[in-house]
Amino acid sequence: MTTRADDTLDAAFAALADPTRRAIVTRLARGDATVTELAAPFAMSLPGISKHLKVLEHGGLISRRRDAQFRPCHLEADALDGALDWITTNRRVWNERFDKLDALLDDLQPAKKRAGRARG
Amino acid sequence: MTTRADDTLDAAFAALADPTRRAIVTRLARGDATVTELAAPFAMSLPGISKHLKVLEHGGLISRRRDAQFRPCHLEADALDGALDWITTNRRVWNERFDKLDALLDDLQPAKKRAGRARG
DNA sequence: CAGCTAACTAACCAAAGAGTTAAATATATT
DNA sequence: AATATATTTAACTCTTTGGTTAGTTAGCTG
Repeated sequence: MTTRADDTLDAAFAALADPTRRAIVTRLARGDATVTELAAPFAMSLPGISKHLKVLEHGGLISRRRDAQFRPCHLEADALDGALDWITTNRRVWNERFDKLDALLDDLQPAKKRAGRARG
Repeated sequence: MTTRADDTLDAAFAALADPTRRAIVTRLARGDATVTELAAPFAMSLPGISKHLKVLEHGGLISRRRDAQFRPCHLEADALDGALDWITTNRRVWNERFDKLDALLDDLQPAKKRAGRARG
């Protein structure tokens, strides 16, 4: 089954899987910016940037309003949090395995706990 | 410029941008598993799963060792941390903007601080 | 050795992604 | 009304991705 949350995460992670788009997000974390401003640092056509912005928007990472002929882009931190939560949760499950192993070792031989434990 | 770290993040985020692969990561957070074990929950051919595993491996999210005819997969939490760090850092920059605004408002009119501040 | 299981590679296909140029739209300015 | 600026859409190309089936390699087991 493919859930709604799945689709959201798909789009968010996919949006982050490109260095140009990550740079745009980093720029927007400092404040809103227009398309031309965002495009400036890159050796890429404006329609190219426009496509990247569409991907970011689809991933929920940015929103755009209209201001005269400008389309200022705005970072939506909630989407960032969604991705953050997924990773954090899985990371925690991973750690809990070792916490339980530690507890087991504590029970069995307190003096040698953590001995020989391989984590990476 | 495209850095080494960029490529690493590209591959890690791209690997996470698929529900099948995220499910595999979630499964592996609970412990190592063979390819057939990982494939079991999915209506997908084994070569299909094998390709997903290759994507995860390329993204640094898993490693594989050989055990007789089995190839147990192992979650590499460091790659997860890399993605986590990128998001966390950008998230923090985003928050700092508002912290600075709060400080400014504190200076100007202590009694009304945070009034009218829009965050989402 | 023969046969079984686990996993991979090869070859193919359809769909999506990332980029381009050229043309269109929306708004502001003169 | 004409022109300039900001941005998008359209159409096209090339590459990558996600999936398939069929065949192959590696290792165990009888």
